[in-house]
Amino acid sequence: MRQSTLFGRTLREAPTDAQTPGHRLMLRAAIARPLASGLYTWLPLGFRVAQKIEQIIREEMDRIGCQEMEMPVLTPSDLWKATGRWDALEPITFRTKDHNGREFMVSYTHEEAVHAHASAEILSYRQLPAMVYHFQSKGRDEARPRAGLLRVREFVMKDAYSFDADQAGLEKSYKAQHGAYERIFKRMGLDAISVESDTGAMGGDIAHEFQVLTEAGDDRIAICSNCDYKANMEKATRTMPAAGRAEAGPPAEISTPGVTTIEQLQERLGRAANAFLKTVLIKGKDEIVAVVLPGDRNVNEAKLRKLLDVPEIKFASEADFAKVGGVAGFVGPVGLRARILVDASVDGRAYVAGANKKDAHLERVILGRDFDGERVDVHDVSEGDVCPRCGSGVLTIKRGVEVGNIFAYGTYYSDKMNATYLAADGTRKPFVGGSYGIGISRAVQTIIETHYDDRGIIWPIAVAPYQVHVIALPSTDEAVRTAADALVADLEHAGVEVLYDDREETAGVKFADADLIGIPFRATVSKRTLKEDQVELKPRSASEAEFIPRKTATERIAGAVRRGLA
RNA sequence: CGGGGUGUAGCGCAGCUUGGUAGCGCGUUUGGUUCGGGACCAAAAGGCCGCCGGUUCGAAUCCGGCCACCCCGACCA
Repeated sequence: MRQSTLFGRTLREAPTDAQTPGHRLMLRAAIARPLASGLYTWLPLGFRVAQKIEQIIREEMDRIGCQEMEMPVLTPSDLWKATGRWDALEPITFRTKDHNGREFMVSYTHEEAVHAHASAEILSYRQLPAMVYHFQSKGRDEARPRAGLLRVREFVMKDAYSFDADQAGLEKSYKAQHGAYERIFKRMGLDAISVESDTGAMGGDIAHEFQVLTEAGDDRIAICSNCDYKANMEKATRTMPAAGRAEAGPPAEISTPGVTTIEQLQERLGRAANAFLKTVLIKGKDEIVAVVLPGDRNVNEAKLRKLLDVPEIKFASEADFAKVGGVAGFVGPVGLRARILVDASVDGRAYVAGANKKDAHLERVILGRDFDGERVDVHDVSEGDVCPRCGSGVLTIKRGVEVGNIFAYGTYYSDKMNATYLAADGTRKPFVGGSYGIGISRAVQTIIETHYDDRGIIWPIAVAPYQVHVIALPSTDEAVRTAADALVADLEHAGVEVLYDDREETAGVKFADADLIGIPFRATVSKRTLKEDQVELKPRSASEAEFIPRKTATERIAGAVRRGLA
């Protein structure tokens, strides 16, 4: 490819609204361009990267017997109505109607469609297990697209679906996908860790996310310093410290005029945050729920949402406060007329809690004696908490990008859609399923977020837009041009992918662009190297170049590329 | 959807407080000199100052409304 004809130019400066390193480099190196908020166009360089990533995924899916197919972007509303997701997904999906008024969704995902196909194609247990996948655009009307390609509103996902006869079969398929994912991310140069995750809107029981740790990510991952425990904050738990029982007199009211926050209480009473109880009033399904937790802990909304089975956490209103006998700023669990959830972090000590009375708190409030409730785990873990698995390591919390996730949802969809097969015993049974997704554009930018230096991108060779960047210096020199043209032709003949900088630019501009675009090998042909009958070869990741004889240059470079890919 | 911010030439920005008819750097075009780390000289093109309305003799600037984009929060690949 001649760079003089390449569609898409590099940018010397990135727009200021590009915040993360990967977002800035993605724009500067002409990988993709925004068309509207959360909608991006691949430029030729980026499109090549995306295609290489797809090919890696394709090979690994095929390897585990997953078959490629393709379902449409637009899917009819009745499929979604069968599972209840037509309404559930309303706020975050794009919809349209045809000329007859029939409704369609720009698919958010394809569980419904693939189950419809499975029940039509798979009649007998003899046809199970089955796994299929496709690369298809997804539409998600995210409230907040973010950081370039990391969170967009339309993107191509590889989504795979497994169908098994029973739970044991599902576990086998799930394991095969998990293994494929490990190989896929490794091959594209991503150090992705598998973490336990919440099952969220997809339903089901077992789920893993593949997370790449980087500051650009917006997920938070708790990681044990000792064992292999890794979990999304939405799900992470901890080992509670041993709790002593408090021996104390009955609760006593203390006057705390205008003191409504934990910080103010700490200041006023000179005690640590965990000496207080925080009571948060939440709107449940048909009730008011009080969540009680120590002053130093925050409510984990994902855990609470799941527990209450509500789509979002809404705080109680003034009227709700009155109904349960709470006073804003002075709410406490003692005497409250609400469903009370006591977080596992609350132990047997004597706490200071709100008195449900203006300007007053209660001292010496003890769980089990003065109040009680359902014991639940709805708090965020913190740095330094003890690992729930090994009980000895401590948790650290890191930011991550979710590049893939896998769900074993079982019969969640097949039950609702009546998607069944005929079992060996002659009865109809629902498919036991799982789904497995990877976002292509997010993977591209995550690779950039984790492979760059102060000059630009450093592509892993397996996903690089081209393998070798040939630079002619200057390209106006007849001899240089002839030699560079010949090198490019030879390399391409040897199967090497070459970007050829034949532009009439200065050396500085060409080298700066080469570093920015980040192709793994740079081969320079110049008047100077020609004088010695050499070619300069420099890996993008190296600081020093080497000079190789022109005669063997093609062989040497092609060899280096092959070794890099191996 | 809540909070914050920004819209001026292709990109990055100044001008706005205190109204007087738009400027800088980079890029682009032409000619010339250069040619191994974002060259130099000269000339030139390029703007509905986000949109609509108001105030005013006069609005990029003041006022109102709308739109777009970005950041933080809640959700996902």
